[in-house]
Amino acid sequence: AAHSPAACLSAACSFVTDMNLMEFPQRCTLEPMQQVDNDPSSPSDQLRPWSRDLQDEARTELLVMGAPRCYSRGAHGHPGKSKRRRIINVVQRQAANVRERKRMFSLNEAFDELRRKVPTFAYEKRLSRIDTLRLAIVYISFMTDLLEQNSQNSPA
DNA sequence: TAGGCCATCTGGTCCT
DNA sequence: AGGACCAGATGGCCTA
Repeated sequence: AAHSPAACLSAACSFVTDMNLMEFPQRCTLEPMQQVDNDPSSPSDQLRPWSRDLQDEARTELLVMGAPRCYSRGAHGHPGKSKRRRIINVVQRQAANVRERKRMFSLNEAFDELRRKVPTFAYEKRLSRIDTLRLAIVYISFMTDLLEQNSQNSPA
């Protein structure tokens, strides 16, 4: 009963209403940190000074896993497993960072595409990633139930 | 000012 | 060996 089309639509509407999306944030415009350039030769460091910080910090030494910048997961993240440290140099670390940025960029592109697919009111606020996922779940449930209802009502 | 959201860095793990 | 994926940590921005 909770998954009837009416219930789903009601849930979707209440969900959307609950999110209080009637205020328009400046986030709809591209923030500097979102202006990911696909051209690695562009002067992106001006937008991402932290990248330059990393370069300055790492310029003179090799980055070794387990070294000072190691965080919580390091040696005690997965107890019981003996692990060899994978030694990478600055160039490899920076290349990995670039790949990770591109990966996250493509992930966000997918989220943007999903945002365009789910129905929303004339929102002034962009859906967050978690809200996009939740709304998509509700929307898919609603459409599924609608299809089932139509197939039951259609003459055999 | 606290909390939510996000971008980024980072190191561990899996896979080719 | 190296790339992809993942998740923790961190810091910035924004809103209530």
